Amino acid sequence: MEMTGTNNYAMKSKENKFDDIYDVVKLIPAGKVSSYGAIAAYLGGKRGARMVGWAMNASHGDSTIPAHRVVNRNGLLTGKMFFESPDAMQNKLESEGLKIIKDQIQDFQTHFWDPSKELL
DNA sequence: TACGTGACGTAGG
DNA sequence: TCCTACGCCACGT
Repeated sequence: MEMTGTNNYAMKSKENKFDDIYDVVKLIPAGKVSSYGAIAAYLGGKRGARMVGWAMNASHGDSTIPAHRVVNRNGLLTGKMFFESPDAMQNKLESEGLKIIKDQIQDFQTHFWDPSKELL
């Protein structure tokens, strides 16, 4: 393995970026859900909501990251199709006490977890 | 190296 | 009040 070296630097920088998002997602307690925008806003960029989605996509395979607790602003399970099964996301949320109807979380505001307030 | 795409959100019409 | 268009950053091709 010819470790060129420079490549390692690029990878590490990338992981640090995602690790920041992962850290917030991991802090989401069971039975609670957060939104891409809330996490992005906590990190300092409201416009970075899409980046949070990318981070979730890259988090596949890491069971320590509850990506199923991250939904869009409307409480809609927009990313369920990216899970092993379309029902996997809903199933996990229901196991945590949440109720989902038509891919939408019921009482979303009640179960909403805002990192900007919880983590302060 | 450059272009296109993407699990969103906000603003304007 | 609802729909459409634009912006942001990172990754893949």
